[in-house]
Amino acid sequence: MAATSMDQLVALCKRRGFIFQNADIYGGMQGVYDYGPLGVELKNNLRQAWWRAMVYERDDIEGLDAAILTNRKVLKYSGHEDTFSDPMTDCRKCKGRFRADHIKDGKCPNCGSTDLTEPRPFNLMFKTMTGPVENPENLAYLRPETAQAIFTQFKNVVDATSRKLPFGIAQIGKSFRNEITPRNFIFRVREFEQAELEFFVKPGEDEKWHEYWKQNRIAWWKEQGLSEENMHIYTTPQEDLAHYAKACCDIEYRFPHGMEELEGIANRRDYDLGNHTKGQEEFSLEAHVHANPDSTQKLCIRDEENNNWIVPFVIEPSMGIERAVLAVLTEAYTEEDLGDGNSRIVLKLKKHLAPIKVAVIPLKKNHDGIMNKCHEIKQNLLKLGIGRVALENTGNIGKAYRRHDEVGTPLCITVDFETLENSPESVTVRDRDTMEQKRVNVADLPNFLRDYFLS
RNA sequence: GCGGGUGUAGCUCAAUGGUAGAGCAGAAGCCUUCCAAGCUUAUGACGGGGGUUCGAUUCCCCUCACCCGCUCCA
Repeated sequence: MAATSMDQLVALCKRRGFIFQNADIYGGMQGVYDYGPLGVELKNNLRQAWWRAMVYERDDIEGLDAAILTNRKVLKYSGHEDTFSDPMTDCRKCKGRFRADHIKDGKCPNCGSTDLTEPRPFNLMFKTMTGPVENPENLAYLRPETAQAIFTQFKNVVDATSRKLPFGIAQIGKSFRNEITPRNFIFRVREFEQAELEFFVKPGEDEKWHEYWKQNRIAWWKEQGLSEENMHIYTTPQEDLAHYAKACCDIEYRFPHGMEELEGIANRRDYDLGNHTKGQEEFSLEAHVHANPDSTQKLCIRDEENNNWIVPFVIEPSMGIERAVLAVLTEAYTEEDLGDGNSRIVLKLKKHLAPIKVAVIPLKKNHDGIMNKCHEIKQNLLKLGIGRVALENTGNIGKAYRRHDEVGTPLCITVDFETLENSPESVTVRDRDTMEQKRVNVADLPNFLRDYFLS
Protein backbone atom coordinates (compact mmCIF):
# COMPACT_ATOMS: atom_id res chain seq x y z
CA MET A 1 0.00 0.00 0.00
CA ALA A 2 1.33 3.40 -0.96
CA ALA A 3 0.21 6.92 -1.70
CA THR A 4 -2.13 7.00 -4.66
CA SER A 5 -2.40 10.73 -5.19
CA MET A 6 0.20 13.46 -5.27
CA ASP A 7 -2.21 15.69 -3.33
CA GLN A 8 -1.96 13.41 -0.30
CA LEU A 9 1.80 13.71 -0.30
CA VAL A 10 1.87 17.45 -0.94
CA ALA A 11 -0.56 17.99 1.96
CA LEU A 12 1.41 15.80 4.34
CA CYS A 13 4.70 17.39 3.33
CA LYS A 14 3.39 20.85 4.07
CA ARG A 15 1.44 19.92 7.20
CA ARG A 16 4.36 18.21 8.87
CA GLY A 17 7.20 20.35 7.58
CA PHE A 18 8.87 18.21 4.93
CA ILE A 19 8.61 20.38 1.84
CA PHE A 20 7.38 23.92 1.19
CA GLN A 21 6.90 25.97 -1.94
CA ASN A 22 9.86 28.32 -2.35
CA ALA A 23 9.12 32.03 -1.77
CA ASP A 24 5.66 31.04 -0.59
CA ILE A 25 4.98 34.45 0.94
CA TYR A 26 5.49 36.10 -2.46
CA GLY A 27 3.32 33.72 -4.40
CA GLY A 28 5.90 31.03 -4.93
CA MET A 29 8.40 30.29 -7.67
CA GLN A 30 7.70 27.72 -10.30
CA GLY A 31 9.66 24.51 -9.98
CA VAL A 32 11.53 25.51 -6.83
CA TYR A 33 10.92 23.93 -3.43
CA ASP A 34 12.41 24.25 0.03
CA TYR A 35 12.95 21.44 2.52
CA GLY A 36 11.58 22.02 6.00
CA PRO A 37 12.66 20.66 9.39
CA LEU A 38 11.81 17.05 8.59
CA GLY A 39 12.54 17.24 4.87
CA VAL A 40 16.13 18.21 5.49
CA GLU A 41 16.56 15.18 7.76
CA LEU A 42 15.05 12.79 5.23
CA LYS A 43 17.16 14.23 2.45
CA ASN A 44 20.32 14.03 4.53
CA ASN A 45 19.54 10.43 5.39
CA LEU A 46 19.12 9.54 1.72
CA ARG A 47 22.37 11.28 0.80
CA GLN A 48 24.12 9.43 3.57
CA ALA A 49 22.68 6.07 2.51
CA TRP A 50 23.89 6.63 -1.05
CA TRP A 51 27.32 7.88 0.01
CA ARG A 52 27.78 5.01 2.39
CA ALA A 53 26.87 2.44 -0.26
CA MET A 54 28.99 4.10 -2.94
CA VAL A 55 32.06 5.33 -1.09
CA TYR A 56 32.38 3.86 2.42
CA GLU A 57 31.36 0.30 1.75
CA ARG A 58 33.51 -0.13 -1.34
CA ASP A 59 37.19 -0.09 -2.11
CA ASP A 60 36.96 1.18 -5.68
CA ILE A 61 35.21 4.55 -5.47
CA GLU A 62 36.43 8.01 -4.47
CA GLY A 63 34.34 11.04 -3.58
CA LEU A 64 34.30 14.54 -5.03
CA ASP A 65 32.52 17.80 -4.28
CA ALA A 66 33.02 20.21 -7.17
CA ALA A 67 31.83 23.78 -7.69
CA ILE A 68 28.44 24.70 -9.06
CA LEU A 69 29.76 27.68 -11.01
CA THR A 70 31.06 26.23 -14.23
CA ASN A 71 33.69 27.44 -16.66
CA ARG A 72 32.08 27.98 -20.03
CA LYS A 73 34.62 25.81 -21.80
CA VAL A 74 33.60 22.79 -19.79
CA LEU A 75 30.10 23.02 -21.19
CA LYS A 76 31.33 23.96 -24.61
CA TYR A 77 33.36 20.78 -24.95
CA SER A 78 30.84 18.62 -23.14
CA GLY A 79 28.42 19.50 -25.92
CA HIS A 80 25.90 21.26 -23.71
CA GLU A 81 26.29 24.69 -25.28
CA ASP A 82 25.44 23.40 -28.73
CA THR A 83 22.11 21.99 -27.80
CA PHE A 84 21.07 24.25 -24.92
CA SER A 85 20.81 27.72 -26.40
CA ASP A 86 18.01 29.39 -28.36
CA PRO A 87 14.49 28.36 -29.32
CA MET A 88 14.87 25.80 -32.06
CA THR A 89 12.54 24.42 -34.67
CA ASP A 90 12.96 20.99 -36.17
CA CYS A 91 12.06 20.10 -39.74
CA ARG A 92 10.28 16.78 -39.73
CA LYS A 93 11.12 16.18 -43.38
CA CYS A 94 14.88 16.77 -43.63
CA LYS A 95 15.48 16.45 -39.86
CA GLY A 96 17.29 19.79 -39.82
CA ARG A 97 17.23 21.97 -36.73
CA PHE A 98 17.20 25.76 -37.01
CA ARG A 99 16.93 28.77 -34.78
CA ALA A 100 13.29 29.73 -34.69
CA ASP A 101 14.05 33.33 -35.72
CA HIS A 102 15.78 32.06 -38.84
CA ILE A 103 12.60 30.44 -40.13
CA LYS A 104 10.93 32.60 -42.80
CA ASP A 105 7.34 32.19 -43.98
CA GLY A 106 7.06 28.99 -42.00
CA LYS A 107 9.38 27.20 -44.42
CA CYS A 108 12.41 25.10 -43.68
CA PRO A 109 15.54 27.03 -44.78
CA ASN A 110 17.05 23.79 -45.96
CA CYS A 111 14.37 21.91 -47.86
CA GLY A 112 11.45 24.33 -47.92
CA SER A 113 9.09 21.95 -46.16
CA THR A 114 6.38 23.44 -43.96
CA ASP A 115 6.27 20.34 -41.78
CA LEU A 116 7.98 21.99 -38.82
CA THR A 117 7.76 21.47 -35.10
CA GLU A 118 6.79 24.32 -32.83
CA PRO A 119 9.80 26.36 -31.68
CA ARG A 120 11.22 24.75 -28.57
CA PRO A 121 13.34 26.58 -26.04
CA PHE A 122 16.77 25.15 -25.60
CA ASN A 123 18.09 27.70 -23.17
CA LEU A 124 18.10 25.13 -20.45
CA MET A 125 21.25 26.32 -18.72
CA PHE A 126 21.28 29.13 -16.18
CA LYS A 127 23.79 31.81 -17.08
CA THR A 128 25.59 34.16 -14.76
CA MET A 129 28.63 36.44 -14.76
CA THR A 130 31.81 36.12 -12.76
CA GLY A 131 33.61 39.28 -11.73
CA PRO A 132 32.15 42.74 -11.28
CA VAL A 133 31.97 43.65 -14.96
CA GLU A 134 29.15 42.37 -17.11
CA ASN A 135 31.13 41.20 -20.04
CA PRO A 136 30.37 38.26 -22.34
CA GLU A 137 33.89 37.02 -21.64
CA ASN A 138 32.89 36.54 -18.02
CA LEU A 139 29.95 34.28 -18.84
CA ALA A 140 29.66 31.28 -16.57
CA TYR A 141 26.98 28.68 -16.07
CA LEU A 142 25.37 26.99 -13.14
CA ARG A 143 26.16 23.35 -13.82
CA PRO A 144 23.34 21.44 -15.54
CA GLU A 145 24.72 18.16 -14.19
CA THR A 146 27.33 17.16 -11.66
CA ALA A 147 28.98 14.72 -14.04
CA GLN A 148 31.16 17.15 -15.99
CA ALA A 149 33.34 18.07 -13.02
CA ILE A 150 34.05 14.39 -12.47
CA PHE A 151 35.38 14.19 -16.01
CA THR A 152 37.37 17.42 -15.84
CA GLN A 153 38.89 16.38 -12.49
CA PHE A 154 39.54 12.83 -13.65
CA LYS A 155 43.30 13.20 -13.98
CA ASN A 156 43.68 15.04 -10.68
CA VAL A 157 41.81 12.30 -8.85
CA VAL A 158 43.83 9.57 -10.54
CA ASP A 159 47.11 11.31 -9.71
CA ALA A 160 46.08 11.92 -6.11
CA THR A 161 44.86 8.40 -5.43
CA SER A 162 46.91 6.16 -7.75
CA ARG A 163 43.76 4.49 -8.93
CA LYS A 164 43.73 1.73 -11.51
CA LEU A 165 40.81 0.58 -13.63
CA PRO A 166 38.12 -0.15 -12.79
CA PHE A 167 37.30 2.60 -10.34
CA GLY A 168 34.70 5.28 -9.85
CA ILE A 169 34.21 8.85 -8.68
CA ALA A 170 31.03 9.70 -6.80
CA GLN A 171 29.49 13.09 -6.24
CA ILE A 172 26.35 14.55 -4.68
CA GLY A 173 25.38 18.13 -5.39
CA LYS A 174 23.06 20.73 -6.81
CA SER A 175 22.39 21.05 -10.52
CA PHE A 176 20.24 23.53 -12.39
CA ARG A 177 18.12 23.18 -15.49
CA ASN A 178 15.70 25.73 -16.79
CA GLU A 179 13.07 23.09 -17.42
CA ILE A 180 10.32 24.05 -19.80
CA THR A 181 7.59 22.60 -17.66
CA PRO A 182 8.39 21.94 -14.02
CA ARG A 183 5.53 19.85 -12.74
CA ASN A 184 4.43 17.05 -10.46
CA PHE A 185 5.63 18.53 -7.17
CA ILE A 186 9.35 17.80 -6.72
CA PHE A 187 9.55 15.35 -9.62
CA ARG A 188 10.77 17.85 -12.19
CA VAL A 189 12.28 20.99 -10.73
CA ARG A 190 14.69 23.69 -11.87
CA GLU A 191 17.09 23.40 -8.95
CA PHE A 192 17.76 19.84 -7.94
CA GLU A 193 20.32 17.60 -6.42
CA GLN A 194 22.03 14.76 -8.17
CA ALA A 195 23.87 11.76 -6.86
CA GLU A 196 26.08 10.58 -9.67
CA LEU A 197 28.69 7.92 -10.02
CA GLU A 198 31.05 7.82 -12.98
CA PHE A 199 32.57 4.36 -13.01
CA PHE A 200 35.60 4.07 -15.30
CA VAL A 201 36.30 0.74 -16.94
CA LYS A 202 38.41 -0.75 -19.69
CA PRO A 203 36.79 -0.64 -23.11
CA GLY A 204 35.37 -4.07 -23.71
CA GLU A 205 34.40 -4.53 -20.08
CA ASP A 206 31.78 -1.80 -20.25
CA GLU A 207 28.80 -4.02 -20.99
CA LYS A 208 29.58 -6.28 -18.07
CA TRP A 209 29.85 -3.33 -15.71
CA HIS A 210 26.71 -1.73 -17.09
CA GLU A 211 24.77 -4.83 -16.11
CA TYR A 212 26.55 -4.94 -12.75
CA TRP A 213 25.52 -1.40 -11.86
CA LYS A 214 21.97 -1.99 -12.98
CA GLN A 215 21.63 -4.86 -10.51
CA ASN A 216 23.56 -3.01 -7.80
CA ARG A 217 21.30 0.03 -7.99
CA ILE A 218 18.08 -1.98 -7.98
CA ALA A 219 19.28 -3.67 -4.81
CA TRP A 220 20.05 -0.29 -3.24
CA TRP A 221 16.58 1.03 -3.99
CA LYS A 222 15.08 -2.01 -2.32
CA GLU A 223 17.14 -1.23 0.77
CA GLN A 224 15.54 2.20 0.79
CA GLY A 225 12.18 0.50 1.02
CA LEU A 226 10.95 0.51 -2.58
CA SER A 227 9.07 -2.63 -3.45
CA GLU A 228 9.91 -4.61 -6.53
CA GLU A 229 6.41 -4.43 -7.96
CA ASN A 230 6.58 -0.63 -8.02
CA MET A 231 9.85 -0.59 -9.94
CA HIS A 232 10.37 -1.19 -13.62
CA ILE A 233 13.45 -1.33 -15.81
CA TYR A 234 13.18 0.53 -19.08
CA THR A 235 15.86 -0.12 -21.66
CA THR A 236 16.20 2.70 -24.15
CA PRO A 237 15.86 1.43 -27.73
CA GLN A 238 18.98 1.91 -29.83
CA GLU A 239 17.34 4.55 -32.06
CA ASP A 240 16.34 6.70 -29.06
CA LEU A 241 19.76 6.80 -27.41
CA ALA A 242 21.45 10.12 -26.75
CA HIS A 243 24.34 10.85 -29.07
CA TYR A 244 26.91 10.06 -26.40
CA ALA A 245 25.42 6.82 -25.17
CA LYS A 246 26.11 3.28 -26.21
CA ALA A 247 23.35 1.95 -24.02
CA CYS A 248 21.03 3.25 -21.33
CA CYS A 249 18.47 1.87 -18.97
CA ASP A 250 16.22 3.63 -16.50
CA ILE A 251 15.03 2.40 -13.16
CA GLU A 252 11.44 3.60 -13.15
CA TYR A 253 9.14 3.92 -10.18
CA ARG A 254 5.38 4.02 -9.87
CA PHE A 255 5.02 7.63 -8.68
CA PRO A 256 1.53 8.97 -7.96
CA HIS A 257 1.54 10.61 -11.39
CA GLY A 258 2.72 7.51 -13.21
CA MET A 259 5.61 5.16 -13.89
CA GLU A 260 8.56 7.48 -14.41
CA GLU A 261 12.34 7.63 -14.30
CA LEU A 262 13.97 7.40 -10.91
CA GLU A 263 17.54 6.76 -11.98
CA GLY A 264 19.32 6.48 -15.30
CA ILE A 265 22.22 4.12 -15.85
CA ALA A 266 24.09 4.95 -19.01
CA ASN A 267 27.06 3.56 -20.84
CA ARG A 268 28.71 6.79 -22.05
CA ARG A 269 31.72 5.05 -23.58
CA ASP A 270 34.71 7.41 -23.96
CA TYR A 271 32.57 10.33 -25.11
CA ASP A 272 33.10 12.65 -22.14
CA LEU A 273 36.75 12.08 -21.33
CA GLY A 274 37.37 11.97 -25.07
CA ASN A 275 35.84 15.38 -25.59
CA HIS A 276 37.70 16.96 -22.68
CA THR A 277 41.09 15.42 -23.24
CA LYS A 278 44.14 16.99 -24.78
CA GLY A 279 45.69 15.13 -27.66
CA GLN A 280 42.59 13.29 -28.86
CA GLU A 281 44.42 11.95 -31.90
CA GLU A 282 46.77 9.92 -29.69
CA PHE A 283 43.91 7.73 -28.51
CA SER A 284 41.70 5.44 -30.52
CA LEU A 285 38.48 6.96 -29.30
CA GLU A 286 35.30 5.11 -30.11
CA ALA A 287 32.89 8.00 -29.61
CA HIS A 288 32.68 10.80 -32.13
CA VAL A 289 34.18 13.82 -30.37
CA HIS A 290 34.74 17.46 -31.21
CA ALA A 291 38.26 18.81 -31.65
CA ASN A 292 39.56 20.31 -28.43
CA PRO A 293 42.47 22.75 -28.68
CA ASP A 294 41.87 24.19 -25.21
CA SER A 295 42.34 21.30 -22.80
CA THR A 296 45.67 21.14 -20.97
CA GLN A 297 45.46 17.58 -19.66
CA LYS A 298 45.37 14.15 -21.17
CA LEU A 299 42.48 12.38 -19.46
CA CYS A 300 43.85 8.91 -19.74
CA ILE A 301 45.09 6.08 -17.58
CA ARG A 302 47.61 3.34 -18.11
CA ASP A 303 46.37 -0.05 -19.23
CA GLU A 304 48.43 -2.40 -17.04
CA GLU A 305 48.18 -5.29 -19.50
CA ASN A 306 49.89 -3.71 -22.46
CA ASN A 307 51.29 -0.49 -21.00
CA ASN A 308 49.18 1.64 -23.36
CA TRP A 309 47.60 4.91 -22.31
CA ILE A 310 43.87 4.64 -22.80
CA VAL A 311 40.78 6.77 -22.32
CA PRO A 312 38.47 4.56 -20.26
CA PHE A 313 34.82 3.96 -20.87
CA VAL A 314 32.39 5.17 -18.25
CA ILE A 315 29.24 3.72 -16.75
CA GLU A 316 27.04 6.35 -15.12
CA PRO A 317 24.36 5.61 -12.54
CA SER A 318 22.69 8.97 -11.93
CA MET A 319 19.78 9.71 -9.66
CA GLY A 320 17.95 12.80 -8.44
CA ILE A 321 17.72 13.15 -4.68
CA GLU A 322 14.33 14.84 -5.00
CA ARG A 323 12.99 11.88 -6.91
CA ALA A 324 14.39 9.60 -4.25
CA VAL A 325 12.59 11.62 -1.58
CA LEU A 326 9.36 11.47 -3.56
CA ALA A 327 9.69 7.75 -4.19
CA VAL A 328 10.35 6.75 -0.59
CA LEU A 329 7.53 9.01 0.59
CA THR A 330 5.18 7.50 -1.97
CA GLU A 331 6.11 3.99 -0.95
CA ALA A 332 5.97 4.70 2.79
CA TYR A 333 2.64 6.54 2.84
CA THR A 334 0.05 4.26 4.39
CA GLU A 335 -3.48 4.83 5.52
CA GLU A 336 -4.63 2.32 8.09
CA ASP A 337 -8.19 1.66 9.13
CA LEU A 338 -8.27 1.03 12.88
CA GLY A 339 -11.98 0.21 13.00
CA ASP A 340 -14.95 2.17 14.38
CA GLY A 341 -14.34 4.97 11.91
CA ASN A 342 -10.87 5.43 13.31
CA SER A 343 -7.83 5.62 11.07
CA ARG A 344 -4.25 6.73 11.01
CA ILE A 345 -1.70 7.80 8.43
CA VAL A 346 1.68 6.16 8.85
CA LEU A 347 4.90 6.85 7.00
CA LYS A 348 6.47 3.41 7.02
CA LEU A 349 9.95 4.69 6.23
CA LYS A 350 12.95 2.47 6.71
CA LYS A 351 14.39 3.36 10.09
CA HIS A 352 17.66 4.65 8.65
CA LEU A 353 15.66 7.19 6.61
CA ALA A 354 13.26 8.34 9.34
CA PRO A 355 13.74 12.07 10.07
CA ILE A 356 13.16 11.56 13.77
CA LYS A 357 14.47 8.32 15.24
CA VAL A 358 12.89 8.47 18.66
CA ALA A 359 10.27 10.69 20.29
CA VAL A 360 10.32 11.07 24.05
CA ILE A 361 6.80 11.79 25.23
CA PRO A 362 5.46 12.74 28.66
CA LEU A 363 2.23 11.06 29.66
CA LYS A 364 1.15 14.30 31.28
CA LYS A 365 1.90 17.74 29.95
CA ASN A 366 3.80 20.21 32.11
CA HIS A 367 4.31 17.78 34.94
CA ASP A 368 7.67 18.74 36.40
CA GLY A 369 8.73 15.27 37.51
CA ILE A 370 7.81 13.66 34.20
CA MET A 371 9.24 16.46 32.07
CA ASN A 372 12.54 16.42 33.93
CA LYS A 373 12.81 12.70 33.35
CA CYS A 374 12.00 13.21 29.65
CA HIS A 375 14.80 15.77 29.32
CA GLU A 376 17.22 13.49 31.05
CA ILE A 377 16.37 10.52 28.82
CA LYS A 378 16.58 12.62 25.68
CA GLN A 379 20.02 13.92 26.56
CA ASN A 380 21.27 10.43 27.20
CA LEU A 381 19.86 9.10 23.91
CA LEU A 382 21.45 11.89 21.91
CA LYS A 383 24.85 10.58 22.94
CA LEU A 384 24.17 7.36 21.02
CA GLY A 385 24.54 9.20 17.70
CA ILE A 386 21.52 7.47 16.20
CA GLY A 387 20.13 10.71 14.79
CA ARG A 388 17.46 13.15 15.82
CA VAL A 389 15.64 12.55 19.08
CA ALA A 390 12.53 14.67 19.57
CA LEU A 391 11.16 15.81 22.90
CA GLU A 392 7.41 16.28 23.12
CA ASN A 393 5.35 18.19 25.62
CA THR A 394 1.85 17.37 24.53
CA GLY A 395 -1.26 16.98 26.57
CA ASN A 396 -2.56 13.95 24.79
CA ILE A 397 -0.56 10.79 24.36
CA GLY A 398 -2.75 9.52 21.50
CA LYS A 399 -2.21 12.67 19.48
CA ALA A 400 1.50 12.48 20.00
CA TYR A 401 1.55 8.93 18.64
CA ARG A 402 -0.48 9.96 15.59
CA ARG A 403 1.81 12.86 14.86
CA HIS A 404 4.86 10.66 14.96
CA ASP A 405 3.14 7.99 12.86
CA GLU A 406 2.63 10.64 10.20
CA VAL A 407 6.29 11.61 10.09
CA GLY A 408 7.57 8.06 10.32
CA THR A 409 9.19 8.07 13.77
CA PRO A 410 9.99 4.39 14.37
CA LEU A 411 9.90 4.45 18.17
CA CYS A 412 8.08 6.48 20.81
CA ILE A 413 9.26 6.40 24.41
CA THR A 414 6.66 7.40 26.97
CA VAL A 415 7.47 8.51 30.49
CA ASP A 416 4.56 7.90 32.84
CA PHE A 417 3.89 7.97 36.58
CA GLU A 418 5.17 4.45 36.96
CA THR A 419 8.54 5.66 35.69
CA LEU A 420 8.78 8.00 38.65
CA GLU A 421 7.30 5.71 41.24
CA ASN A 422 8.81 2.31 40.53
CA SER A 423 12.31 1.06 40.80
CA PRO A 424 14.12 0.29 38.60
CA GLU A 425 12.88 3.12 36.41
CA SER A 426 11.15 1.98 33.27
CA VAL A 427 9.37 3.50 30.27
CA THR A 428 7.13 2.19 27.51
CA VAL A 429 8.55 1.82 24.01
CA ARG A 430 5.97 1.85 21.26
CA ASP A 431 6.56 0.54 17.75
CA ARG A 432 5.31 2.67 14.85
CA ASP A 433 4.18 -0.15 12.60
CA THR A 434 2.69 -2.62 15.06
CA MET A 435 1.60 -0.04 17.67
CA GLU A 436 2.75 -2.56 20.24
CA GLN A 437 4.33 -1.43 23.47
CA LYS A 438 6.80 -2.99 25.77
CA ARG A 439 8.23 -1.85 29.05
CA VAL A 440 11.96 -1.24 29.04
CA ASN A 441 14.18 -0.26 31.95
CA VAL A 442 15.66 3.20 31.47
CA ALA A 443 19.11 1.79 32.14
CA ASP A 444 18.68 -0.63 29.23
CA LEU A 445 17.51 1.99 26.72
CA PRO A 446 20.94 2.76 25.18
CA ASN A 447 21.63 -0.86 24.34
CA PHE A 448 18.06 -1.42 23.22
CA LEU A 449 18.23 1.51 20.78
CA ARG A 450 21.73 0.75 19.61
CA ASP A 451 20.63 -2.73 18.67
CA TYR A 452 17.54 -1.40 16.99
CA PHE A 453 19.11 1.37 14.90
CA LEU A 454 22.71 0.42 14.37
CA SER A 455 22.45 -3.31 13.80
C1' G B 1 4.89 27.05 -24.55
C1' C B 2 -0.78 25.80 -25.76
C1' G B 3 -5.89 24.67 -23.92
C1' G B 4 -9.05 24.03 -19.57
C1' G B 5 -9.67 24.63 -14.25
C1' U B 6 -8.53 26.51 -9.31
C1' G B 7 -6.93 30.36 -5.62
C1' U B 8 -11.19 32.79 1.39
C1' A B 9 -7.05 31.17 8.41
C1' G B 10 -1.98 25.73 8.64
C1' C B 11 -6.12 22.20 6.58
C1' U B 12 -11.45 21.40 4.95
C1' C B 13 -15.44 24.41 3.85
C1' A B 14 -19.27 28.86 4.29
C1' A B 15 -21.32 33.77 3.36
C1' U B 16 -21.42 38.64 1.04
C1' G B 17 -21.02 44.95 -4.02
C1' G B 18 -20.92 47.73 2.50
C1' U B 19 -13.81 44.50 4.61
C1' A B 20 -15.94 37.62 6.46
C1' G B 21 -18.42 32.46 9.84
C1' A B 22 -17.37 27.50 11.42
C1' G B 23 -14.97 22.64 12.24
C1' C B 24 -10.24 20.51 12.71
C1' A B 25 -5.03 21.60 13.52
C1' G B 26 -1.71 24.85 16.24
C1' A B 27 -0.86 28.07 21.14
C1' A B 28 -1.82 28.88 26.56
C1' G B 29 -4.30 26.73 30.76
C1' C B 30 -7.32 22.55 33.43
C1' C B 31 -7.61 17.05 34.08
C1' U B 32 -2.66 10.72 37.51
C1' U B 33 -4.79 10.82 30.68
C1' C B 34 -1.11 4.90 26.81
C1' C B 35 -3.36 5.38 21.04
C1' A B 36 -6.91 11.68 17.36
C1' A B 37 -11.91 14.35 17.80
C1' G B 38 -13.31 16.37 27.24
C1' C B 39 -13.38 21.73 29.31
C1' U B 40 -11.68 27.17 29.27
C1' U B 41 -9.15 31.19 26.81
C1' A B 42 -6.65 33.85 23.22
C1' U B 43 -4.81 33.87 18.15
C1' G B 44 -5.51 33.31 12.87
C1' A B 45 -7.67 34.40 6.00
C1' C B 46 -10.13 36.92 1.01
C1' G B 47 -2.44 34.97 -3.74
C1' G B 48 -0.42 39.92 -5.82
C1' G B 49 -1.22 44.48 -8.79
C1' G B 50 -4.44 47.67 -11.48
C1' G B 51 -9.42 49.18 -13.13
C1' U B 52 -14.92 50.10 -12.60
C1' U B 53 -17.59 51.94 -8.16
C1' C B 54 -19.20 56.35 -2.92
C1' G B 55 -17.43 51.45 -1.56
C1' A B 56 -14.50 45.17 -4.40
C1' U B 57 -13.17 39.18 -1.19
C1' U B 58 -17.42 39.49 -4.75
C1' C B 59 -17.46 42.51 -11.40
C1' C B 60 -13.36 43.39 -15.30
C1' C B 61 -8.05 43.25 -16.85
C1' C B 62 -3.05 41.80 -15.89
C1' U B 63 0.16 38.85 -13.07
C1' C B 64 1.84 34.82 -9.81
C1' A B 65 1.26 29.89 -8.19
C1' C B 66 -1.00 25.14 -8.31
C1' C B 67 -4.02 21.10 -10.75
C1' C B 68 -5.67 18.31 -15.44
C1' G B 69 -4.61 17.38 -20.67
C1' C B 70 -1.07 18.35 -24.69
C1' U B 71 3.91 19.58 -25.53
C1' C B 72 8.73 19.05 -23.62
C1' C B 73 11.96 15.93 -20.98
C1' A B 74 21.29 14.51 -23.17
